[in-house]
Amino acid sequence: MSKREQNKSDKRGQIIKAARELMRIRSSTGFSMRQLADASGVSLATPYNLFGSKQGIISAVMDTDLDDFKDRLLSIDSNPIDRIFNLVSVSSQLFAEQPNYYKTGALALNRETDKTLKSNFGLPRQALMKHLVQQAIQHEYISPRMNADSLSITLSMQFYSWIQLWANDQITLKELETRGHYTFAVTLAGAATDAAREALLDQIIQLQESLPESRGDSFNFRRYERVG
Amino acid sequence: MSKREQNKSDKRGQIIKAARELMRIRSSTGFSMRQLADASGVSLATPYNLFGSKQGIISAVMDTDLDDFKDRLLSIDSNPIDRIFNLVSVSSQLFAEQPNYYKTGALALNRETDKTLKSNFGLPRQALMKHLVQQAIQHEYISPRMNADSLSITLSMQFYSWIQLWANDQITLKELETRGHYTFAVTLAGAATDAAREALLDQIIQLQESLPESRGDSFNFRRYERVG
DNA sequence: AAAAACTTTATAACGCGTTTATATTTTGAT
DNA sequence: ATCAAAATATAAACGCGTTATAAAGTTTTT
Repeated sequence: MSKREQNKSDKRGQIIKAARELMRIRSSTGFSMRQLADASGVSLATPYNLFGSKQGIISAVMDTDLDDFKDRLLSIDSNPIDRIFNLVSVSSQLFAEQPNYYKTGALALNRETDKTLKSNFGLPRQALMKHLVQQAIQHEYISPRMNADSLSITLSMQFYSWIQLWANDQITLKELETRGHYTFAVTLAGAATDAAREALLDQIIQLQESLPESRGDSFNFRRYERVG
Repeated sequence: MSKREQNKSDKRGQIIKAARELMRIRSSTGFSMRQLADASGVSLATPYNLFGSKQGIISAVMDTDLDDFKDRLLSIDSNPIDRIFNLVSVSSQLFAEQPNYYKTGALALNRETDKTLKSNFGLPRQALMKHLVQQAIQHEYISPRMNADSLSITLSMQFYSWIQLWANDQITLKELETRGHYTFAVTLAGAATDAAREALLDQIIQLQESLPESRGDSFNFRRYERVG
């Protein structure tokens, strides 16, 4: 590694470290690029040279956590279906430990405008989900007629959307967990083999009891005033 | 209505009209508040007085479309399950007619920080979904053990997350439609009565064939370089 | 008609993410 | 060691949503 690359790599490390610290400490508003530049002892433009964008930095920070996540998830010895549910539980656990950190991360990724970045972040996670789904198919919890790819993408998106709501302070962490379990249970019940379906249906009934009723008015056909 | 309220209402109408026009015309980047102030012949501060924020304006614009949507959806005479699928089809149709308009709207709502605004936008739509689910339960397509509220919220969120992806140019409109149908089909198959489940499973098989395989590498346990 | 209450306007400013033009440092060849 | 070329860091600037301020305008009350 040339001296130039070495410096680059060092600086990248500095910035990631500072960014992680800021994400942990700062409130839900996150950190600004100027704060990050100060904290990592670098000029404002340097992070852009090294990561392209703020989202790039946050992606890089969160990528370093993926292994922790896998370790926690896969260390729990359980059947493939439970593992999928554990994906929700383990995430909630991590979110509880460092809420600001993950909220900042989730919000930044939500505003993702660069497609490649979003893919780089989402891809390994979705690959993990696909792996779990494939195992569930192999063990005959999920019908072999189901396409593992389509199903895992749908499951990932479902959980992701609840995470976004949590990061926006629209639901509590507890509700994130319940909604995540619920949406997985219904979807998996749709894809399940007849044998596995029964248990999932029971789980749905149980979960929906602990979910709050939405406060919205019931549907009506009242016409709204049209403007413009 | 007092003259003061009348003026206020008139001005609100001006701004909404101008905003709608800007959302239609402008590229995917949307419009700026300064452009809107110019286009509606009003100072920069006025929209903030009348709507509170840019998101408030966009919410107001899109609220005027809800009736159109309901009309289109409910004019199609079909069974409750098909109506839920039509919710996707009709939305796609509208999106195709005015893509920039809906992309701008979806992106703005995604960045929603004010909780009440998001609720005001999402609530009537979710109420519509709940209505459809209740009908499906009544007609014994969905199991009576299912809670209409929990199920409709999950369905709404699922579709919403695909819309976000489309608005971010990450999937095409065609893929939005297929993914929307697919995720609805799996979820409904999970909640369905035994009688209705068969047809939904067939539909899933059909849909997943027209979905592209994700380009991601398959899952592996390779450790990523840890930084910081 | 005068006074009070309220709105809109114009302008400037704030902090934000990001970009650009410029200065500085590092590199490899002489 | 020297020097041109390439890479990198820097300060200044851009446009954004939003807020503040004070003047001007309009509606309501007296």
